[in-house]
Amino acid sequence: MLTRLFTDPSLLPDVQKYTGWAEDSEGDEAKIKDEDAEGPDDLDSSRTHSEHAGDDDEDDEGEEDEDCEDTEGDRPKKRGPKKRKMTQARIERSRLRRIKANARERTRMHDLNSALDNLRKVVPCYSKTQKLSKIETLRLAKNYIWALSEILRSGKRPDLVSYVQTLCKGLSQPTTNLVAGCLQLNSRNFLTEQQCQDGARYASGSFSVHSYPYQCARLSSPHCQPGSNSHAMRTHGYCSYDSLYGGSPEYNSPEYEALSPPLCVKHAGSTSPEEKPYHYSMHYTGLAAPRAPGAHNLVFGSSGPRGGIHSENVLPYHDMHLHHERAPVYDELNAFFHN
DNA sequence: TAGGCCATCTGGTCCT
DNA sequence: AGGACCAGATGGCCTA
Repeated sequence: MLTRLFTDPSLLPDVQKYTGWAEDSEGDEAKIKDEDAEGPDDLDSSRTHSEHAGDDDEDDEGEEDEDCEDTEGDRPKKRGPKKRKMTQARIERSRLRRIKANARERTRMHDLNSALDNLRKVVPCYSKTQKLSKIETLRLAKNYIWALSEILRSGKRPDLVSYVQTLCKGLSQPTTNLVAGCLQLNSRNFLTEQQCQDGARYASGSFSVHSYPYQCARLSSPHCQPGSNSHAMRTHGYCSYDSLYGGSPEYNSPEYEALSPPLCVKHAGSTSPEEKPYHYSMHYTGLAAPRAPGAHNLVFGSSGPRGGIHSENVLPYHDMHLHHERAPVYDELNAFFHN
């Protein structure tokens, strides 16, 4: 039966996925298996990698591929390159290639994930226990680049709420809350920023930017229902945001995606009060730099003229912190909000 | 239980 | 031939 599986490739895929045959541990194969065993999915890997290996015969290694061409029987000869018969030796080599390719693919994905982890550490929000998903990390990174580029382009102190809104653009509610928590924004500050007259209605609420029309459309959160707090907030002062970023675009709309961050890097040495010497581009060269001591408590607007964060309102994201690998960036951004 | 997220396997394509 | 890259498929885990 096993020999039939060897000679019938059409049966292999199912066999590969649903059998748990024991595998002999000889030569390179054993070496590759050892590599596979390092991963967290050892069982799964060993299961899928151990197909059709039970009765391998090393004698087949010496068998030439073309030796069996005459054994096709009475079928008419076909033109074109001969399809080489899958001898057991070739099957074995192919399988080893596949195993090696799988290992490479795993390594590649691990590298990719490592890069994503590094990216997570650079974006404005990080949680040890609540890691941003891949897609959210990329979205936040994009928003972050956009926000910084906008700051560099305008050379002006950015509006705090606009900054946060830009960061949270298109993010899910949990990620939005995470980012808001990392920035230690609360509803009181948010409302202060918006000069909302009926702020008492939101005094106890957690930060939410779901009042944005485009996010309401995406998420249909209860906060976004007509008459809800967010609806009221939506009616209070999002004009500056809209004018700055071109209305209230659907995040995934072609118009929004077509926008590119304004690449306008200001150079050090400007003497204009509006054009402070920025060094953002340099700060990104040291992603692995040691953390700056004391940077944990860096807070946007915590003591600024806009009311600041009240200690009792600090969100309980104990496991989160702003990242210090690029603390200088935060220092300068922080300076924006404290000038 | 459905949906989101993820890791892994797999076959195809392109390049060296 | 072999490696890198990609996208689809699949199954596991977790959460609302």
